[in-house]
Amino acid sequence: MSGQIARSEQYSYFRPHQFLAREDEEPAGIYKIDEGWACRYRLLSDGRRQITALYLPGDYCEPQWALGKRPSQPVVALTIVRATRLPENTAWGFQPEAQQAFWSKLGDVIERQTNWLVTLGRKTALERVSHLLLELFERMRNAGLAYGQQCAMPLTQMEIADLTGLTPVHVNRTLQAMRSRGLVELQSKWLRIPDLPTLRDVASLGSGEIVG
Amino acid sequence: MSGQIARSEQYSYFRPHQFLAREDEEPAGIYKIDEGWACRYRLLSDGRRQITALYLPGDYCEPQWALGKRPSQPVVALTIVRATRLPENTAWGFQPEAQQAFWSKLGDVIERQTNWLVTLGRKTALERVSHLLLELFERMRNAGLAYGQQCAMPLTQMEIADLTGLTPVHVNRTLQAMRSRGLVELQSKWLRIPDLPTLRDVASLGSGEIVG
DNA sequence: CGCGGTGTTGACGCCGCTCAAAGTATGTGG
DNA sequence: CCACATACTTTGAGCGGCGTCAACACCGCG
Repeated sequence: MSGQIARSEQYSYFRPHQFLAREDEEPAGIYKIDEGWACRYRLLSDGRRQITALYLPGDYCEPQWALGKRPSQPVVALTIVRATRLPENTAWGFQPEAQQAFWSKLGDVIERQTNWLVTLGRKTALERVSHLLLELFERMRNAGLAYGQQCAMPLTQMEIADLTGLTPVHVNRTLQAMRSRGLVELQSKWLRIPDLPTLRDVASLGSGEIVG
Repeated sequence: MSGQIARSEQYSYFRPHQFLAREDEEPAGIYKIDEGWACRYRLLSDGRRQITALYLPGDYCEPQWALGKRPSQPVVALTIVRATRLPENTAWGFQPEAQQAFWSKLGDVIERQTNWLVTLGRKTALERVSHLLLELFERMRNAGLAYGQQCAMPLTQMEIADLTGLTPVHVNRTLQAMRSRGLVELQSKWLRIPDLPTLRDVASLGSGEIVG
């Protein structure tokens, strides 16, 4: 369950449920996700789980380790993941444009987290799920992984529940309501959003506040 | 309502409800809070409000502006605030120990936000309010502003509600339950916590996960 | 073919919300 | 120092969105 399944000259591979980082352990390094999805989460003693970050292709996992912090939450692969370990000095090192991009992405992470505070604190189930699917699509699109109005969506309903702070049962009912209203098409791990502006509206998101 | 009420050679002053930053506007600069409390929030179109960050004495407002982002949410004073504007180069400038402290505080902000994602997504009213009061006390203590087991607590119940994602009415009832169980004493803007470990337990917080 | 993980459906219960009103500080001006 | 306004806190009654529990269906995979 620990240690990568393979490591070529440049790539690290992880399979679903395998850890990229464990709580309070020194991380092997900062990864750049090349393929696949991963997440960070916290488990409460009675089994409640909240996913606190999602890593998609192109994301760094995790930029804040460059600030000298250790991971306080585990990071685990949701699908098969291919990742590249960054050289130690990428954050503080010599190439200005790489640094710039790196810190800018850290800013995006902070802003996304802030948006999720609003959603988890104040929004209904319908708004939460809408926010999530919208964010997934826009991040995938910005990573060049959307095809027209659709993109891959490997999450199970239970994982959606742990992201949105709902139960799997209620996620199921909410998705059905969304499908029957034509807000999304979601089947066999593919997501299609017929009308982005309408979905933004349903999610109670302003015009620009998803950071992809 | 805008512009500081006074600015001496070194200090900026703000009164309650006055903005330290407005949405999408270039901030006047990064402040270090010397005295008083401020917060960042988002308002939804139907009036729901979620407070997404709290700034206490010693905090920077806001470190992520150094990453090249503009404020995407307003920052407003909750009490009278005295603050110092940082020189432009504090983050990227020459004194290594100041830089170190600055980036370390940014890491703390990210971690606190992550902890709040768990609380807002998965915890009960009792756990939420406990988490908040515990965090306030520990941050005030780390700032040298706690006296024994007590510290100042200027928040109204409505502000507590907007921090915890509850309604003011339910915050009131939750506080009464906590008082009657002896978990906290809270009156006339002062907070006393008789037993920190017990309160941590009630808040479903592990041993170390509040970043003060 | 069988099995574990996932998705779906129904009945029912509860935590926290809504609405409404009364009580209590805090402060301001006369 | 009092009169009054305004904000905040407290209390009650009723309701509803989402959780809980349980069963069943589906599907990919060994």
